[in-house]
Amino acid sequence: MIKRPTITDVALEAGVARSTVSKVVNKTQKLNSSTEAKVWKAVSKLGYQANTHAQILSTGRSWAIGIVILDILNPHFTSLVKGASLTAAEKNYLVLLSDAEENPKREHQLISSLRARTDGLILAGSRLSDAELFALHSPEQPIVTVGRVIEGVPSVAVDERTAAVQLTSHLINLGCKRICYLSGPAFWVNQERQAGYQHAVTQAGLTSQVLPLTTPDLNGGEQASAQLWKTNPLPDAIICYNDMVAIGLMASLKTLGIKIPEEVSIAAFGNHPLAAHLTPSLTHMEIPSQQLGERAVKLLLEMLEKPEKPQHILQYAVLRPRESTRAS
Amino acid sequence: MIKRPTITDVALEAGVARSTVSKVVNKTQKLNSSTEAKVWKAVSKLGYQANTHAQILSTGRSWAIGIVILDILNPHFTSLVKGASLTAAEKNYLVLLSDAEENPKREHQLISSLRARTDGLILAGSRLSDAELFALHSPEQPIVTVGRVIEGVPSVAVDERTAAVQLTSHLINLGCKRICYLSGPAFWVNQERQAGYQHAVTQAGLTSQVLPLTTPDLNGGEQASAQLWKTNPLPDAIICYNDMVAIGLMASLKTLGIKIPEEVSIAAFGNHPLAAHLTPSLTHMEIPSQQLGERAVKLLLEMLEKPEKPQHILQYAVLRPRESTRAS
DNA sequence: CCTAGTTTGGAAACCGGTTTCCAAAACCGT
DNA sequence: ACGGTTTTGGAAACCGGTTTCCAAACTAGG
Repeated sequence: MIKRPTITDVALEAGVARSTVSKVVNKTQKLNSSTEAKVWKAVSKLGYQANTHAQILSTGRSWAIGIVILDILNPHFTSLVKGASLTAAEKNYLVLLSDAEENPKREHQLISSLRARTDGLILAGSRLSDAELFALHSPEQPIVTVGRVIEGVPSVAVDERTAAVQLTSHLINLGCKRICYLSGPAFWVNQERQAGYQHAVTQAGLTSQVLPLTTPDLNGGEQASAQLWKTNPLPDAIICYNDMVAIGLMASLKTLGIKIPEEVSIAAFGNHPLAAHLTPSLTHMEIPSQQLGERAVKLLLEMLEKPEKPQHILQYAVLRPRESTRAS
Repeated sequence: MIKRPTITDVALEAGVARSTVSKVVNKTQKLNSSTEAKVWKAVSKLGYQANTHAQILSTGRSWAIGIVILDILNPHFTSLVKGASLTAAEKNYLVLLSDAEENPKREHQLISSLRARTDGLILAGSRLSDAELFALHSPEQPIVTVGRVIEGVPSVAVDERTAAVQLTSHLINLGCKRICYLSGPAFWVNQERQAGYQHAVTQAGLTSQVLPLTTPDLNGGEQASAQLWKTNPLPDAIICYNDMVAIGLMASLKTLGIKIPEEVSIAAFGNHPLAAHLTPSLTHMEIPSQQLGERAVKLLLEMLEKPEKPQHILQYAVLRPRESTRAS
C-alpha cells in the first residue's frame, strides 16, 4: 500500500514548515519567491494533492452540492440534473447526485448522508412532508426544493396552475367537451395542475372528471385505460399527469382500436425528448426541467454566500400543440 | 450559527471521555451498561451525529462509491445507475453520481474529485484512453470500467461482438442483402459491434458498408439519413449504434416518405424504454444496462474487500425482434 | 484477607489539513 | 550604524473523530 504524500511529506522534502506549504499551495499568503519555488518543486516531485476530507474538516467548506431526485429513470429529473451540473460546474462546485428510488425512507437516509458531505442540497420531487422539509432547511445548511412550494423553504417551481389552465383551455378551444384529468401523486405539482384544470373546466361551463393513477408512469397510463372505459359518458380528451402516462395510455388505447386524436385527444405535462417523435406526436405543456435545475443551483449558491430570506422562484411551461390533440 | 454537537460535547454531557463515547456509539468495545446508558442519553439529548469527514479522515473508509457516466440524458446510463444504486444500497454503500457531459477534461476533474471522496469508482462510457484508465486503477483505490475492456483493469461489459453477429444474422435471415452499419464513437463498444457486424456480413457473402455518425444521438440519426441516401445502391437494412440514433433516423426517413420496414429495415442496440412503444416498434439487441450496474458494484466491492487480480465480466444482450425489421 | 486475573474507561497520539500569532530577518531612511 | 517598519515563515492550536495502550478498579480463588 503506497500512501499518498501528505503535506508533511512535502514540507520535509522542501525543507519548510507544513504551514508554509499550505500557504503556498492555497495562495493564501504571498511568500518569498524562492520559498515558493522550493515548495512547488516538492509538490510536483511527490505528486501531492491535498486530502479532501482533511481540508473540509478544517475549513468547513466542501465545495460540493448534493441533489436528491425522485427517480433517475424519469427524464424530467435527468434534464434537471443536466441543468444543475452545467451551472454548478461554472461556479466550480461539484455535484453529487443520488436517486431516492421513490422511497421516503431511503430519501431520508440519502439526505442525511449527502448533507454531511456537501454545503447544501437540492431536493427534486421530494416525497417528504412539508413539515419535514421545513425542518431540514437552515441558513448554514440550506436546501432548495424543486416542485414543492413551502413557506420558509427556498424553492424553484413551475407555475403549474397556469400551465394547467393553458393546456385545458387549448383543449376547450379545440371543441372538447368532456375533459378528464388523470391525476398523479398527491403533492404540490399535482395539486396545482388539478386546481388549474378544475378552474378552466368550470369556467367554461363543463364538468370535471378526475381519475387517480395507480402509478405516474408507463404502467399507470396503460392501466388507466381500463378504468377510463368504464366511465360514461366517455371523455373526448384526457390530460395526463406526465408524458410517460400519456405514452402508456396511447399504447393501450391503440390496442383497443381507439383513434387518437379523432376519438379522443391526449395531452400531458413534461419534457420527454421523444414527445415529438411518437405517432401521433404528443401535445404537452413543456416543463423547462433544465432551467429548473439551473435556477435551483443559482438559488442555492446565493443562499450559501449570503443567507437571506427564503425565495420562491417561478418558471413557466410552454404549450407544444402536436398531433395527439385534434384540430378544431 | 448553531454548531452541530461534537463528540466532545457528548462526552462532557455524559461525564465520560471522548474515547468512551466513540466506543459506545460504534459498538467497538463492550462497556459497563450504566456507562453506555449515560452515553446514549447524552447522544439523544444533544442529537449527536458523527462528523462524516472527521470519521473518514480517521478511518480511511468513506463507505461511498462514485459513478461517473458519459451522459445522464442517455437512458442506458440511467438504467445502469439504477442497478448500481439498488445493489450498493443493499451493501450499505452510498452512491455518488456525476455526469461527465461527454467531455474528457471534465471527466478527469470529476474522477479526481470523486475519487478523493469515495472508496472506489465505476466509470461508465469513459472517453479516456486505455492508458489513462490503466493508470487510474490501483488496489487501494480500485476502478471498474463498464463498456471498456482493458487488460489490468476490472471491467463489466456486454459481449457486443456476439450481439452484433446475432443482430446482423437476424437481418440476413429476413433476406436483407445490403446491410449498413451506422457507427458510433471509436471506443471499445463500437469496435466490437462493428467487428461483429463485419464478420456476420462477410460470412454471408454480402458486402459491408459502414457510415460514421456525427453524434450518437437523435440528431446524429437524423443527419445520417441525408448521407445514407447519397449512397448507391441504397441499403435495405440499417443497424444503428444505439436506439436514439435509430429513432432520429426513423423520424427523418418518415419525412422523406420512406416506408419502414417495407423499404428499409431498422435495428439498433440499446434498452430504451420506449423502443416497444414507437411506430413502428424498434427491433434491437437489448443491452442489460441495469445488470451491468449491478455487476459493476459487486465487482468493485469485491475488489475493495480483497484486492485480487482484475476480473472481466461479460453479460449478454438479447434480441428483441419488433416491427422495424421486416418479416421474411 | 491477599494475590492474580480480568474488566473498565481515560489519556494521548494520530488522521491531514488550515489559520492565527509572533519572533526573527530584511529593509528603509537618516 | 541605528531605530523603526515591513516581510517572511515557523510553532502551535484547532477541526472532530478513532484507536492504542495502560492504570485503576473490580472479581475470583485460595
